[in-house]
Amino acid sequence: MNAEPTRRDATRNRKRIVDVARGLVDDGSAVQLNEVARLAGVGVATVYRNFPSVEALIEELATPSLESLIGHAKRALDNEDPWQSLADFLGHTIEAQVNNPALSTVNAALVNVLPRTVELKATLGPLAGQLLDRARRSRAVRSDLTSEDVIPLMCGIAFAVTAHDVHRRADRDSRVRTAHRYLTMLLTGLRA
Amino acid sequence: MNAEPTRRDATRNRKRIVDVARGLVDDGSAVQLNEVARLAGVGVATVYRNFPSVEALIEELATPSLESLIGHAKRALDNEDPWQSLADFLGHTIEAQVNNPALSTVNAALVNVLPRTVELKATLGPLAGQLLDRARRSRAVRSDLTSEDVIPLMCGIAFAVTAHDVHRRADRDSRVRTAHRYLTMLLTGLRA
Amino acid sequence: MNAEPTRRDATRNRKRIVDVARGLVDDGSAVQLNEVARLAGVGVATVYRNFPSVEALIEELATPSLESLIGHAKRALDNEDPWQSLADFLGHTIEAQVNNPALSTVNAALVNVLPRTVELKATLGPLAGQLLDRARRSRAVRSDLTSEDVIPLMCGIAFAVTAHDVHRRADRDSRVRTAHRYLTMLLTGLRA
Amino acid sequence: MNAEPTRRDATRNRKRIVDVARGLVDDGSAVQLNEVARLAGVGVATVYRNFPSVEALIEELATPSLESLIGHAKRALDNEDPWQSLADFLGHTIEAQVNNPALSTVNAALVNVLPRTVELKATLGPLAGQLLDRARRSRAVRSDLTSEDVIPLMCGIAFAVTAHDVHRRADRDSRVRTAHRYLTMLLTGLRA
DNA sequence: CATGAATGAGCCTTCATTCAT
DNA sequence: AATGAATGAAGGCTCATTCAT
Repeated sequence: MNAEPTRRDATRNRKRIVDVARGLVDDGSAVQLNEVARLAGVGVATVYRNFPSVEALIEELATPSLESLIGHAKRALDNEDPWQSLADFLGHTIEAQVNNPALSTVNAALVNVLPRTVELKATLGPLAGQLLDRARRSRAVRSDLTSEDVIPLMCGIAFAVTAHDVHRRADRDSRVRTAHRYLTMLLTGLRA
Repeated sequence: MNAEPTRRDATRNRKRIVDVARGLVDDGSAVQLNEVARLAGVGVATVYRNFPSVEALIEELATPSLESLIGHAKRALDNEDPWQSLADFLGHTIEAQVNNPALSTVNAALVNVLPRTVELKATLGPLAGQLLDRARRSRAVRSDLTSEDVIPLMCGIAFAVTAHDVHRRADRDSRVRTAHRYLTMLLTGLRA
Repeated sequence: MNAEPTRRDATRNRKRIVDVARGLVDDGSAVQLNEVARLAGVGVATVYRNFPSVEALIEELATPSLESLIGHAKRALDNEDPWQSLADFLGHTIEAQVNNPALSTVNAALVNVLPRTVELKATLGPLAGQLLDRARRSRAVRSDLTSEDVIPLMCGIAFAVTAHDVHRRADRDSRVRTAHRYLTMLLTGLRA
Repeated sequence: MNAEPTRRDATRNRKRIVDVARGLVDDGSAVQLNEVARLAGVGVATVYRNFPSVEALIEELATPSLESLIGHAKRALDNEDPWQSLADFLGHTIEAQVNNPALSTVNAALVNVLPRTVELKATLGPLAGQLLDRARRSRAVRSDLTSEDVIPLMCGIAFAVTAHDVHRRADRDSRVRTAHRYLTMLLTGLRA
């Protein structure tokens, strides 16, 4: 009658694995499945059963951020101001990347291994496209900005804040502030 | 007893090594010193004598770009228009990165192994700082842009153009064009 | 309180496991207990409870063939023609091996793990010996053929038909025909 | 001027590797490249550079036997007696397999990884075919024996002598004698 | 200065078997 | 009796770097 018998251990192990992996990603360390297993206090095979590859694990880490961004995009579309809604969404976009390096990795990846990731990216892209189209139709943004530019540009800002010496020394909050500052500059330039 | 018996060969070998490495970096392939040696038709130890590590070789590849950028910065300082000279220099900056992926790597590296690289970066930074200061003093750029932001932002644009699927499909010329387009957007935002 | 609550399920599970294993052996695939469990739709532990090791499962697959061969041997001893009865039995012997690869494996194994297998092999060997002895006493076969040669020779023929490229391309029926052809050749040589 | 500078160590290492592997194959042990390296007292990578895979190493072990068999086949074709020359060659064939288990492995393999092995097998097959054809044309052997049967049959005899308990207990010389006895029986049956 | 063989740490992955529920 | 998650030993392979000639 019990739908999930032993699942308690399993769930806890999976969570531990994900937590350990997140810690490594946040520190900028390499994610090695053997090492993850060791730090999580589980056997290697347990990691492998849950995540058949490093990529799968990274995508798992990115999933909540992608889901959250989709939520933001939908809410942004409810906002009637074409410019402000786009700007807000882009703000969430870079913030998510700075807070979760796995998201940047997944964004830049040519292929994704989890169906869930593919699905989420396939959902988010068009939503971002709609936000941009609406802004462009209302002549709020420059006309030479296409929907293919949005994600790369946001990743570029995240990269500027994440990958450079000057900023790596800073704490996360300060990086988020820098990211918003950079975004503000870019947004000024993006206005029509 | 001859102090330099085959200096000519040595020079040619070094050149071959660098050329092979550049080819690999341009293709986005990993630079492995054994592989470089094989492709260059020299022994591994020859590679190691010239470049004690992969990083050293990458820095060697970046050197001409850094030198060239320093030249551009100096000439820009000769130009009396504070805004235009800055814009020109930044244009060269991203163009150099798109044309030479090794430059992006070296820019993002926390430490550099070749004294020459350290020296070049230590020269270029202040020059860029001077260009920015001059523009700021003349109120041509927004006041919240600091000299520490310039390099990261340029790297961010290069990253947007380099690391994303959409653009990876494109050829180099088209990537350079995209980079200039992105830079134009950002520059508009950077103006006071 | 019920001594055998779901004996029916247990029997069905065991059968499924054996069927799946036979399928794998027939295809020349490796028999891995985890994989067997998955394909059979049961848990690994269920497989392990029924068959403590891969070898035990393989021997289980061979059991019907061994039993059948014992039946053939006994019937052959009822046949009064010493030569024909031997020839018939050997025909069944190779046919069984070609039809059931597990039998070859068990034949070649140095040790057997199931008591049943040990018992069956201990029964079959002497029966084959009796058939040979009778033929030898009647001078139907050459005198330098001993009872220790019979099983290996049959396995050799099965191997020739089973393990070689040329024949692996063929279907099972055609392999059986080849096996009989090879046996005929050997039998001709075995005649006194 | 020196064509092979350090080659002495290299040659010795390669020989050690091959010797160790032969020992393992002769004992019926698995050939694992790590283990081979350990036993040979060399680094793993040295084994891998010489032999990219276990199969390559096994084929190397089989090479001398294949070369020797080709020599025997050619000499057999010089012998004018169609039957005796065939019988002699087949004798060498099973002797080679009993003395060198790697040969059996290579014979049974569907694909070969060393070009040399492919070449040798492609040479030996037709030579054996010629010997058989000549014997068949002179009506020395039964007409239903085709050239595709010869190699499998010899492998079958080798298998009978090699893979069975009874014979595994015996020393090599005694196994060779058994193999010749089995071959004699089969040859009697193969005569027209 | 040049060669390329040698090294071995270290990561990746599988699979037979055990164990908690 | 059944399930399937967990384990970890073990083997496969790569690659940065050193060393003998």
